[in-house]
Amino acid sequence: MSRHTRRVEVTDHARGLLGRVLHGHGVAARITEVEAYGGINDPASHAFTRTPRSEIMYGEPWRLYVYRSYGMHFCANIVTGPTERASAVLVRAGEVVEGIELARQRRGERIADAGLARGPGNFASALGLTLEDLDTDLLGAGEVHLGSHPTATPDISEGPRVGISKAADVPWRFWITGHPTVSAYRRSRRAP
DNA sequence: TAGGCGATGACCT
DNA sequence: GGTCATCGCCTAC
Repeated sequence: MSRHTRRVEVTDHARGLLGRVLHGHGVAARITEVEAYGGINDPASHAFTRTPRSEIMYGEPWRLYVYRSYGMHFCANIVTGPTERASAVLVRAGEVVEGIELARQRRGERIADAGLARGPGNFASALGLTLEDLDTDLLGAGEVHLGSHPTATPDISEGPRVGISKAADVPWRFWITGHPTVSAYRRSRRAP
Protein backbone atom coordinates (compact mmCIF):
# COMPACT_ATOMS: atom_id res chain seq x y z
CA MET A 1 0.00 0.00 0.00
CA SER A 2 1.35 3.42 -0.89
CA ARG A 3 2.12 6.27 1.46
CA HIS A 4 -0.55 8.35 -0.26
CA THR A 5 -3.21 5.74 0.31
CA ARG A 6 -2.42 5.68 4.05
CA ARG A 7 -2.82 9.44 4.26
CA VAL A 8 -6.23 9.33 2.63
CA GLU A 9 -7.30 6.60 5.03
CA VAL A 10 -6.79 8.45 8.27
CA THR A 11 -8.16 11.76 7.02
CA ASP A 12 -11.21 9.98 5.63
CA HIS A 13 -11.81 8.43 9.03
CA ALA A 14 -11.45 11.86 10.62
CA ARG A 15 -14.00 13.40 8.25
CA GLY A 16 -16.32 10.45 8.72
CA LEU A 17 -16.38 10.96 12.47
CA LEU A 18 -17.74 14.50 12.17
CA GLY A 19 -21.43 14.50 13.00
CA ARG A 20 -21.31 11.12 14.73
CA VAL A 21 -22.41 10.91 18.34
CA LEU A 22 -20.06 9.62 21.01
CA HIS A 23 -21.69 8.33 24.17
CA GLY A 24 -19.79 8.52 27.44
CA HIS A 25 -21.10 7.69 30.92
CA GLY A 26 -24.54 9.22 30.57
CA VAL A 27 -23.59 12.08 28.27
CA ALA A 28 -23.70 12.01 24.48
CA ALA A 29 -21.97 14.54 22.23
CA ARG A 30 -22.08 15.08 18.49
CA ILE A 31 -18.49 15.33 17.25
CA THR A 32 -17.86 18.72 15.63
CA GLU A 33 -14.07 18.96 15.46
CA VAL A 34 -11.33 16.34 15.02
CA GLU A 35 -7.67 15.99 14.11
CA ALA A 36 -6.09 13.12 12.21
CA TYR A 37 -2.85 11.54 13.37
CA GLY A 38 -1.00 9.39 10.90
CA GLY A 39 0.71 7.05 13.33
CA ILE A 40 4.09 5.70 12.32
CA ASN A 41 4.45 8.23 9.49
CA ASP A 42 3.45 11.30 11.49
CA PRO A 43 6.09 13.03 13.68
CA ALA A 44 3.32 14.72 15.67
CA SER A 45 1.70 11.44 16.67
CA HIS A 46 2.40 9.73 19.98
CA ALA A 47 2.72 6.58 17.94
CA PHE A 48 5.66 7.96 15.94
CA THR A 49 7.85 6.40 18.62
CA ARG A 50 6.45 3.12 19.83
CA THR A 51 6.20 3.09 23.62
CA PRO A 52 4.02 1.28 26.15
CA ARG A 53 1.74 4.32 26.16
CA SER A 54 1.21 4.36 22.41
CA GLU A 55 1.06 0.59 22.04
CA ILE A 56 -2.75 0.62 21.97
CA MET A 57 -2.76 2.58 18.70
CA TYR A 58 -0.98 -0.29 16.99
CA GLY A 59 -3.79 -2.66 17.92
CA GLU A 60 -7.43 -3.10 17.04
CA PRO A 61 -9.30 -0.19 15.40
CA TRP A 62 -12.27 1.52 17.00
CA ARG A 63 -10.71 1.39 20.42
CA LEU A 64 -10.46 4.42 22.68
CA TYR A 65 -7.02 5.88 23.38
CA VAL A 66 -7.03 8.24 26.36
CA TYR A 67 -3.92 10.07 27.51
CA ARG A 68 -3.09 12.67 30.11
CA SER A 69 -1.92 16.05 28.91
CA TYR A 70 -0.19 18.76 30.92
CA GLY A 71 -0.58 16.65 34.00
CA MET A 72 -4.26 17.37 34.55
CA HIS A 73 -6.27 17.03 31.35
CA PHE A 74 -7.43 13.97 29.50
CA CYS A 75 -7.74 13.77 25.72
CA ALA A 76 -9.74 11.17 23.84
CA ASN A 77 -8.60 9.56 20.60
CA ILE A 78 -10.29 6.98 18.41
CA VAL A 79 -7.90 4.42 16.97
CA THR A 80 -8.79 3.98 13.31
CA GLY A 81 -6.36 1.25 12.39
CA PRO A 82 -5.69 -0.91 10.58
CA THR A 83 -3.58 -2.89 13.03
CA GLU A 84 0.12 -1.89 13.13
CA ARG A 85 -0.59 1.34 11.25
CA ALA A 86 -1.22 3.25 14.51
CA SER A 87 -3.49 5.85 12.94
CA ALA A 88 -5.81 7.69 15.30
CA VAL A 89 -8.23 10.59 15.38
CA LEU A 90 -8.22 13.11 18.22
CA VAL A 91 -11.66 14.37 19.21
CA ARG A 92 -11.29 18.09 19.82
CA ALA A 93 -14.85 19.32 20.32
CA GLY A 94 -18.48 18.27 20.37
CA GLU A 95 -22.02 19.43 20.94
CA VAL A 96 -23.72 17.84 23.93
CA VAL A 97 -26.99 16.30 22.76
CA GLU A 98 -27.89 14.10 25.74
CA GLY A 99 -27.27 14.35 29.46
CA ILE A 100 -26.58 18.06 29.34
CA GLU A 101 -27.28 18.44 33.06
CA LEU A 102 -24.72 15.78 33.89
CA ALA A 103 -22.23 17.43 31.56
CA ARG A 104 -22.80 20.73 33.33
CA GLN A 105 -22.16 19.08 36.68
CA ARG A 106 -18.87 17.72 35.42
CA ARG A 107 -17.73 20.94 33.76
CA GLY A 108 -19.19 23.60 36.02
CA GLU A 109 -22.59 25.24 36.25
CA ARG A 110 -21.50 28.53 34.73
CA ILE A 111 -20.18 27.07 31.47
CA ALA A 112 -22.24 27.98 28.38
CA ASP A 113 -23.81 25.07 26.48
CA ALA A 114 -21.52 25.51 23.48
CA GLY A 115 -18.47 25.43 25.75
CA LEU A 116 -19.31 22.20 27.59
CA ALA A 117 -17.28 20.03 25.21
CA ARG A 118 -15.10 22.61 23.45
CA GLY A 119 -11.44 21.61 23.46
CA PRO A 120 -10.03 18.07 23.77
CA GLY A 121 -9.64 18.19 27.55
CA ASN A 122 -13.12 19.62 28.03
CA PHE A 123 -14.67 17.08 25.68
CA ALA A 124 -13.20 14.18 27.67
CA SER A 125 -14.24 15.86 30.90
CA ALA A 126 -17.85 16.38 29.79
CA LEU A 127 -18.18 12.71 28.85
CA GLY A 128 -16.43 11.55 32.00
CA LEU A 129 -13.66 9.86 30.04
CA THR A 130 -10.54 8.89 32.01
CA LEU A 131 -7.74 6.36 31.80
CA GLU A 132 -10.28 3.82 33.09
CA ASP A 133 -11.87 3.95 29.64
CA LEU A 134 -8.62 3.22 27.83
CA ASP A 135 -8.99 0.46 25.23
CA THR A 136 -12.80 0.51 25.30
CA ASP A 137 -14.36 -1.04 22.19
CA LEU A 138 -16.34 1.87 20.74
CA LEU A 139 -18.46 -0.35 18.52
CA GLY A 140 -19.72 -2.26 21.55
CA ALA A 141 -22.76 -1.47 23.66
CA GLY A 142 -21.02 -0.32 26.83
CA GLU A 143 -21.21 3.02 28.61
CA VAL A 144 -18.75 4.46 26.11
CA HIS A 145 -19.49 3.84 22.45
CA LEU A 146 -20.05 5.43 19.05
CA GLY A 147 -23.50 6.06 17.61
CA SER A 148 -24.57 5.51 14.04
CA HIS A 149 -23.56 7.69 11.10
CA PRO A 150 -25.42 10.98 10.63
CA THR A 151 -28.09 11.00 7.98
CA ALA A 152 -26.74 14.14 6.30
CA THR A 153 -23.10 14.81 5.47
CA PRO A 154 -22.00 17.96 7.31
CA ASP A 155 -20.23 20.88 5.63
CA ILE A 156 -16.57 20.31 6.52
CA SER A 157 -13.71 22.82 6.77
CA GLU A 158 -10.04 21.94 7.20
CA GLY A 159 -6.90 23.59 8.53
CA PRO A 160 -3.65 23.02 10.44
CA ARG A 161 -3.62 21.06 13.66
CA VAL A 162 -3.59 22.81 17.01
CA GLY A 163 -0.96 22.81 19.71
CA ILE A 164 1.70 20.63 18.14
CA SER A 165 5.31 21.55 17.46
CA LYS A 166 6.05 19.04 14.69
CA ALA A 167 4.33 18.90 11.31
CA ALA A 168 2.29 21.91 12.43
CA ASP A 169 1.44 22.95 8.88
CA VAL A 170 -0.27 19.77 7.69
CA PRO A 171 -3.99 20.52 7.24
CA TRP A 172 -5.26 17.50 9.14
CA ARG A 173 -7.75 19.28 11.38
CA PHE A 174 -11.38 19.04 10.32
CA TRP A 175 -14.46 20.71 11.72
CA ILE A 176 -18.10 21.35 10.89
CA THR A 177 -18.12 24.73 9.19
CA GLY A 178 -19.33 27.55 11.38
CA HIS A 179 -20.23 25.38 14.36
CA PRO A 180 -20.18 27.33 17.66
CA THR A 181 -18.45 24.54 19.60
CA VAL A 182 -15.31 24.59 17.45
CA SER A 183 -12.32 26.00 19.31
CA ALA A 184 -10.22 28.82 17.87
CA TYR A 185 -6.95 27.93 16.20
CA ARG A 186 -3.88 28.54 18.29
CA ARG A 187 -0.45 27.59 17.09
CA SER A 188 1.87 25.87 19.53
CA ARG A 189 4.34 28.15 21.29
CA ARG A 190 7.07 25.70 20.36
CA ALA A 191 6.15 25.37 16.73
CA PRO A 192 8.76 26.89 14.38
C1' DT B 1 17.46 8.32 38.25
C1' DA B 2 17.00 13.09 36.86
C1' DG B 3 15.62 16.54 33.67
C1' DG B 4 12.72 18.42 30.13
C1' DC B 5 8.52 19.01 27.94
C1' DG B 6 3.67 18.94 26.16
C1' DA B 7 -2.30 16.76 20.76
C1' DT B 8 -4.26 22.35 27.35
C1' DG B 9 -7.26 25.37 29.83
C1' DA B 10 -8.25 29.15 32.65
C1' DC B 11 -7.65 33.53 33.82
C1' DC B 12 -6.02 38.26 33.12
C1' DT B 13 -5.84 42.73 30.57
C1' DG C 1 -5.37 39.48 22.72
C1' DG C 2 -1.57 37.21 25.89
C1' DT C 3 0.39 34.69 29.96
C1' DC C 4 1.04 30.95 33.08
C1' DA C 5 0.00 26.93 36.26
C1' DT C 6 1.09 22.03 36.58
C1' DC C 7 2.71 16.94 36.66
C1' DG C 8 3.02 12.40 34.45
C1' DC C 9 5.61 10.44 30.82
C1' DC C 10 9.46 9.93 27.82
C1' DT C 11 14.35 10.15 26.95
C1' DA C 12 19.05 10.33 28.02
C1' DC C 13 22.53 9.55 31.20
